[in-house]
Amino acid sequence: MKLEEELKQTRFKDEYQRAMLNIIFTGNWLEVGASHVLKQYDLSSQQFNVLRILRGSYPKPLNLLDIQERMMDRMSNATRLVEKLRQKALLTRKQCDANRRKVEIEITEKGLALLKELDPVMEKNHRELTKKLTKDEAMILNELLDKLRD
Amino acid sequence: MKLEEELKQTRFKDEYQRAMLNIIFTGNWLEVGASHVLKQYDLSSQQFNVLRILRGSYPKPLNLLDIQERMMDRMSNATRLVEKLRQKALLTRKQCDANRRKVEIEITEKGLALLKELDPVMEKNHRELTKKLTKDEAMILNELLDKLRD
DNA sequence: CTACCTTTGTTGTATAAACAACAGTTGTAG
DNA sequence: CTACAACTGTTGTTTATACAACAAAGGTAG
Repeated sequence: MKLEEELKQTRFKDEYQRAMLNIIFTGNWLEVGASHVLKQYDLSSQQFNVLRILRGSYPKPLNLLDIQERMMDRMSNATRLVEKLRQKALLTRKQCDANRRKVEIEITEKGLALLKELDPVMEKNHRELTKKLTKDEAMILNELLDKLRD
Repeated sequence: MKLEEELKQTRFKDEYQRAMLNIIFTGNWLEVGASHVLKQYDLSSQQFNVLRILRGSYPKPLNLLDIQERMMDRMSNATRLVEKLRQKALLTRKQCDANRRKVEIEITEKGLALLKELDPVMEKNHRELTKKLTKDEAMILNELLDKLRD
């Protein structure tokens, strides 16, 4: 749907302003959609993000700074986010022997199982996107976004 | 900068997953940038958004539902957002005579002046974007995003 | 007129984000 | 060895978000 209809707005200043708003709006739109699904599994999208990051490095544990660097959102508080997941037994933390400032954070079997359960659900979202854009279009979109952040 | 570098990640599943994350990430990136500027004027990006919406309809007042419909973020709470702005005298609210359930919300001179002060600041952001993308590229980006949300 | 449904906003509450101050650990220069 | 700076995480506080329950006004059918 055109951005003008979504925001009930008639015009934008130019293509650049429209693009800025369009990216932010579409980003929110995607996140709201994902959050809605994740909520049924009692996960926030940030928590899901952290779990995926840990799966990505599994079986190598990460410390908090590693996680922060890889997160989509600027870090509000990795400590508390990880603590939430630990309470659900989706990850473990232990103090690092070599450097006692660090903590080694590792996804558990339960965490991996949860992600495995979520994969097909997320995959469905993904396939819908496939219907909207061709692979080439997705590639162009990626190039333009990367270029914009240069 | 490539998304892989931003997220210190080596690979994504495919162009579609990369695009989803890229849009969300870039949207956050843009918003963080804008928020940083707005903070110096004691405005959150949501508050700024509401003010711009009101300027857009000025001098016609809007009620809360009108504002909600036009907001970028799904409504957390228009009532409280508007109340914050009212406390700063950037808008006025008055009960509608014809339908006493409704409130008429209108931007004040002070609100308009603040936006006017912000325009050139935001314009600077805008010009940086102009350097990164051509007008045609911005247009293609807009088309792809609109298509994705269909 | 009365009962009931819809529209429009408000308020309460639990959770998360933003930001800054703090604390313990490590490395290093003298 | 000591002092100091940098690194890595934690905690406190304020503000915003999400969501649901509630309330008041208006519209409508009998």
